[in-house]
Amino acid sequence: MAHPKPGFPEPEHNHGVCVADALAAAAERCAARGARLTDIRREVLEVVWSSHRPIGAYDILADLGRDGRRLAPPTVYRALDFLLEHGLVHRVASRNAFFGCPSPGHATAVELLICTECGSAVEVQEQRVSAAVAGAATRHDFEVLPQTIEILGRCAACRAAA
Amino acid sequence: MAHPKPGFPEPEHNHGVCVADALAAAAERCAARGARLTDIRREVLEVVWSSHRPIGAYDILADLGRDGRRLAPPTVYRALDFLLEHGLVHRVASRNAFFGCPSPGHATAVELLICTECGSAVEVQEQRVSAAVAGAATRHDFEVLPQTIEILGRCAACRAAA
DNA sequence: CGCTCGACTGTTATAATATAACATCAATGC
DNA sequence: GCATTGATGTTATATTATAACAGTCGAGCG
Repeated sequence: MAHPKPGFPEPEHNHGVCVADALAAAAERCAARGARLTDIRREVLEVVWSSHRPIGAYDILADLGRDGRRLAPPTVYRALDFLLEHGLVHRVASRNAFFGCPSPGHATAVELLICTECGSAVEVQEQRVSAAVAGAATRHDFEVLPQTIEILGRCAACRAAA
Repeated sequence: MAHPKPGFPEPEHNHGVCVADALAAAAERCAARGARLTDIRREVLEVVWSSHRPIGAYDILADLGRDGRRLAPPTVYRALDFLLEHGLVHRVASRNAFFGCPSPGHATAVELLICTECGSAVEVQEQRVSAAVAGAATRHDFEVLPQTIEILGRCAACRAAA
């Protein structure tokens, strides 16, 4: 099941569905690729999906340690490396953070709209952006790689609040 | 001033001209805005322009310290903050680095094509990319801010070498 | 069964990037 | 002179990320 609506999630949406969908899609994708979605990896993915905002590795670490466990940074970074490798999360360079990918398995680039005020983000796939980027690249003899293109701005809610 | 690997935009070019142009444009822009392009700020900008590759703050620091001076990180970061504020350099989040802006004063977003193999970059301004991004933003009720959009790929030289 | 092999995780230490906080200095205007 | 302001110096530390090696655990195999 995909997200009910495109765009920024409604404040009152049933977020449990988002998490459940993401975990199910991850399990399916790992099974298909012969990759092991271990406990830690699934837990990290779940924390990444605990909101619609990119989350830092050390915040993930803190969240996982709330039950008294003492995990070390490499544990989280290794899980994140795995999730990145299998397209289950995006690295958000502009924020040194990580964001759950709602539709793993892109062949091409995807765009991430990131609100600089509230920090929430949404993944979009815009044909025209990809096409324009590809065109620009061609003109400069440049080969574009699949990637996450980060676009910063203000979401509707933050604009309304201002 | 020779850079180890020539950038993909201009394999062999008179790089002194790039630096001189950049410094002249910076001086002009600072004068117009009543901002002080001090010695350190100019030196940092010069180091940023020493190649066509984004350079890290600590590499700038090392470069400035080659004559025996012992500068501290805040000195470089403050100069970079100034240069960012006045649009003279771009922050390249995907590489934790900084890149000289050849045409300060953009009203809109610019794109940076960054080669993941040799690290070279080139700034481009593609109307169709901006338009497509603006369209995508509108569809998601999102207000795009002026920014540097980073696009990763492989330059022609690196493709040829492979 | 006992073994080895490889993938995963634990642990310690440290690298790399960035900023906070406060001291000093220099130019300007009064 | 002297206060104000902006720039830089200095020290310490925060934040993000990785290196290196040890231990664990299960699958496959003799």
